[in-house]
Amino acid sequence: MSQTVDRALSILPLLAQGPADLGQVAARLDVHKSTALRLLRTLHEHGLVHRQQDQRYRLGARLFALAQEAVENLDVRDIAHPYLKELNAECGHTVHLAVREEGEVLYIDKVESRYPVRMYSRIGKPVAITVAAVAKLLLADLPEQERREIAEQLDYPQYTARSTPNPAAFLRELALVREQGWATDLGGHEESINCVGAPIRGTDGSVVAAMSVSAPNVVVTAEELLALLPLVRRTAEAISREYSGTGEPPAATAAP
Amino acid sequence: MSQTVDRALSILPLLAQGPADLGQVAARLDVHKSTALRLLRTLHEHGLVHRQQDQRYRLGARLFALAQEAVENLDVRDIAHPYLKELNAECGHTVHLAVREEGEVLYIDKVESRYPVRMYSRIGKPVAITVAAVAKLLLADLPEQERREIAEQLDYPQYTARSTPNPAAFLRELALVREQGWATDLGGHEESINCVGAPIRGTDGSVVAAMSVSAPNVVVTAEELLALLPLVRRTAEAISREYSGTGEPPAATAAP
DNA sequence: TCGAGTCGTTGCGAAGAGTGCAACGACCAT
DNA sequence: ATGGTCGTTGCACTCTTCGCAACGACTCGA
Repeated sequence: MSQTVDRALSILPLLAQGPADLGQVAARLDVHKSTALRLLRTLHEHGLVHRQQDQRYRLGARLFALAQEAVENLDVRDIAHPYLKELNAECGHTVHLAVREEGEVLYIDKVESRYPVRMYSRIGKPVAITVAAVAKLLLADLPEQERREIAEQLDYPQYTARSTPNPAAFLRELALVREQGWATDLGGHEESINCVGAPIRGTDGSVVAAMSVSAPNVVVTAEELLALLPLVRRTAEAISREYSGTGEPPAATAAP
Repeated sequence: MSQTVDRALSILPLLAQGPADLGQVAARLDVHKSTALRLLRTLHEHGLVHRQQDQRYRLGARLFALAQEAVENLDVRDIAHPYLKELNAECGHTVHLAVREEGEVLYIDKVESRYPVRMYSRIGKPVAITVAAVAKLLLADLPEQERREIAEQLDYPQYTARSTPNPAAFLRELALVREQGWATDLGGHEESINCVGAPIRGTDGSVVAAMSVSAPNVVVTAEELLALLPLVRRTAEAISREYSGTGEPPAATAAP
């Protein structure tokens, strides 16, 4: 849309491949050397481009600083919330969002069920880490060694007969979750409550958060809840795309 | 130097702080909304800016991809070489550059001594990992646990009476090197040869390479070699700045 | 030592690109 | 309905950017 800016930005991917001198940049852009020089100067002033002592240009440190600052200021909760609301509107059940923090798993957002019978939980509260679907999703992404260490150190309270009984069972469950890309909690925390969850991933593919849909037996059976799995996964993937800044503008206003 | 590009690039640090809508961007740039819109569009087309579903703008994934691609294509050797040559010109001794790779430490560049008596080494050859200054520097930067594991698994050949004898001594040496920010090898590999070395660090402060100056006793004493330490450290820091894309253009042509 | 070649840099006039304006449509809340 | 906000578009004006040609610094080889 803007020619000058367009040209300037085209320099960046070019330099990402390695250092280049003025002539090379001008040639690749198909512009006069003087034009390329002015563009490179501007990029340089903003620190996006660095000039090494052999006079060639490279991408500069500011680029890394910007990328880093951006991820630090990214808030999963902000981004996920509208999706969680939408999911709740579609299925009616309670929707949770959780992250891992210092060895715990915490709920950081929640959209309440439309049904009168609700599950108990509170934003900011640690999750039942050995049984909750979101906890399994978040821990399943850790490297194997770390998973083992954590599994050993945890307590395994027997909330119900279906609660995860011991480290070995937990590790087996995590391996399964890791492989299939989704998780469940079928009456492991409270006898009558089931959950299905899916992971939210960042740019590098690592799991940054997890979401789940929970509903009591009296409202829907475990089978009916599991039928929601594709919807839950699609939602999680949409949030992942949005969070990592990948993918298209969600809904473009079409047609002239 | 280029107004349009200048404005466009000013948007990036602004968005790094968090999402912003069109009005906010226009206000911060002190331009008309329509102008801001066109700039944002161009940035968007290049993937540097992402539009979330609430219409606000954020930094996009392409920025991270660029930063990543740039570091992958960075070659320490290319960047360091002129500095190594300069250092050699100043002190006359052999200068080495080394990196860590798959549990080994390898020489990747070398500038030969001007003196007839030279130290034996070869580019691409693994260094004596338990005694060499560059090896200590590279290993000292690892997390403590990893250092311990490596120290346990190594052999400790007694090249000389001053060679590092065992894991405990090696770990103590690494801790010292880590703290003081430089390393020596005083006759630990060959009785008559001494080295002083300093680390080269990347943007994030981690050690990406190490350099050292080596000279035999017959040319300079250990004390005389140690007197070069400030010079070696300054050189390593200059390379670090250049490598991480920080700092000013090394030597600007001044004065009108 | 000189001259041919390369590379980065600068001043200038032409023209093309970017700018601000005003108005429109969509959306939201009162 | 209605007033407000926000993103978007077409247009005319003008400021910015472009390519050119020429300069200076530097390297290489004769």
